[in-house]
Amino acid sequence: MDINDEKLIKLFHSRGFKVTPQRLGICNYVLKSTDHPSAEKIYSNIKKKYKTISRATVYKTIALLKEMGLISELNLNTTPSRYDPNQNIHVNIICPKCNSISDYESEVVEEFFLNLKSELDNDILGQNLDVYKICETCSKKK
Amino acid sequence: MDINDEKLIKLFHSRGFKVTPQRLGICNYVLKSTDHPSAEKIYSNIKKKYKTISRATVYKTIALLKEMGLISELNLNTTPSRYDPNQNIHVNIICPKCNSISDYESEVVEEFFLNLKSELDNDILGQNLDVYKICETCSKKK
DNA sequence: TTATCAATTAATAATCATTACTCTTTGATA
DNA sequence: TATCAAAGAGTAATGATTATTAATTGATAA
Repeated sequence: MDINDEKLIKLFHSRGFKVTPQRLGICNYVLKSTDHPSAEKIYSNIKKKYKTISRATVYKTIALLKEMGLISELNLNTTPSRYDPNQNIHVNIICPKCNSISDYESEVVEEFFLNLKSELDNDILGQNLDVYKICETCSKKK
Repeated sequence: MDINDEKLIKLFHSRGFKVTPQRLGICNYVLKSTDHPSAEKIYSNIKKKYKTISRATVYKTIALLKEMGLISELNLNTTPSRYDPNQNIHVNIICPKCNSISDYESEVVEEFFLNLKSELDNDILGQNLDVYKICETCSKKK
């Protein structure tokens, strides 16, 4: 999602949420991320700018972003949770060695979802598609 | 998976694992389950037969079953974890209201996986496909 | 511009699934 | 039947997340 402060402020106001510097900082960071960060990653990053920020604030802002439909919490059975601002239909390719995650979009994925959706009476509320595969970096390492 | 004590005993022996009544009990229960039980569900069930069984034993046996490739831990961001003995390619249809899970297999799912696999150089190590949809029971309740 | 007040933050405690640990028991082998 | 590593029971520890509480701060309206 292409995002900036102005858009975020409008979104918050339209939902009746207050605009705070911490929120803007966390949201900007998460929405621009491509590495599927954990709460801890988000926390340690935002801490650079807001020295006294608390983990609770990070978790609450994550919940806010989920509620607004701007990010998804990935369905991994690993802890901690990881978050993704990509709301297109895609497959998460997860490397079991280094836990890196990359999004994969293709015709095949798109079509599958449409076909499945029609098989399931078109009332799917959400989806999560994961595939495990050693990433390039790890397969080179050997 | 069609399972019985005889098969399980062979499996354990072939892997060098000891055969214990607790193990047989837990494995039988999980492998025959269709409701994607949690560790706690497994524990409370097996407790009926083995009064002094410990959760640690349940968790260790679950790990054993995963290691043997007989069950999968579902990728849900909800806690506790849920387990599935169905090792066919399938979609987990999850009801966000009651957290029930049902397996869905079809041509569409099968073909998608084969196509995706070939797109990803055929070296997929595992997969997890989830879809959220209100179950029949919950949609009736209203 | 300032007063008001509910929403938000920071800090900390609590929760709870899971894992680690320790000691006791037991299955498998010779 | 003795031996011993593996497994079990019980309990403590871990760690991510959530709840709580008191202080702070946006947003609104006088």
